[in-house]
Amino acid sequence: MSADLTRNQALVMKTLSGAEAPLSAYTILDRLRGDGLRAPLQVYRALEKLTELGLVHRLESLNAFVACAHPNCHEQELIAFAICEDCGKVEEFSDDVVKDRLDGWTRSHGFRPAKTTIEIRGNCGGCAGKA
Amino acid sequence: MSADLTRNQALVMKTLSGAEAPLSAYTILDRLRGDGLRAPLQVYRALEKLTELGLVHRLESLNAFVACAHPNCHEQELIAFAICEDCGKVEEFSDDVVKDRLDGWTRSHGFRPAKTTIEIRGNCGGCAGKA
DNA sequence: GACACAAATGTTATGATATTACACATCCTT
DNA sequence: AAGGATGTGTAATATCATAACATTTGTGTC
Ligand SMILES: [Zn+2]
Ligand SMILES: [Zn+2]
Ligand SMILES: [Zn+2]
Ligand SMILES: [Zn+2]
Repeated sequence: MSADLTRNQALVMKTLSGAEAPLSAYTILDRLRGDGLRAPLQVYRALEKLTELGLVHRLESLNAFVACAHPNCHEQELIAFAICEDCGKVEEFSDDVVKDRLDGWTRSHGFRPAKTTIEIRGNCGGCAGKA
Repeated sequence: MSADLTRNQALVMKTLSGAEAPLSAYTILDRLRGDGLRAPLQVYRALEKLTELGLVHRLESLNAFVACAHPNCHEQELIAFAICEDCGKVEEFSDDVVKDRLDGWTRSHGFRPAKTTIEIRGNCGGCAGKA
């Protein structure tokens, strides 16, 4: 189960869970120096494992990481992210129609998909109003 | 028009157009040292302009750049990329249904989208067969 | 417990990607 | 010619990520 994380994994997970916005690996490292972490690799290794477990997602367009918003987000399904460039808030959603359309394209083109990234950058409702 | 590129912009554009796979900014720089380019910024500035013009796309999941496959790819439309992790080939396509679904989500959530990234990593038909 | 194996850790160094700051040149409009 | 917008050259620095190696910890088997 996801309960038996190692010390470093748990530290990184706690940091991401408590964050209001995506964090870079180095930001995580800085927040964990007080807990004894010293090298980027300690964070990257934990992130790799947490991502495998589906507890953390990497945002490619940000080079940053975010805790999964769902209780048990299965890796299988296609996840889309809406990322606010002002406040950093990330919303995570999935859409079967989008998944079907992309699956249709890959199937008809003989493309074998491994991982799909959908990231919408912009402004969330709160921040768009303020503009 | 797109014809009056500056020297550096034209050099970068030519390099990307002739490439078989996406190139990183530093790879472009290395290929253009013979033409007098010396600093990363010369490449990044050209890439920024070319991206604005819609002649080049940035692949977020690769931190790399690719020449637009379409004659006149308007920035407006939503573009998806299928990227082969073996041979590097990139196919560019768009899908109105996907666009509508994502637009629907953002509209209903008050999210104002600025830029959307869709990247499918995997293996192209040619490479998937060889596996 | 002793052993063997897999997984995780600690540490140093290095590689790869991207931007800031500043001085100068070029082009275009008035 | 003056002014502004855009592009250029250069050095320095910031940010993101991995390689290599030695060591430790957890886990299952005997
Ligand atoms: Zn999730
Ligand atoms: Zn916001
Ligand atoms: Zn295009
Ligand atoms: Zn291929």
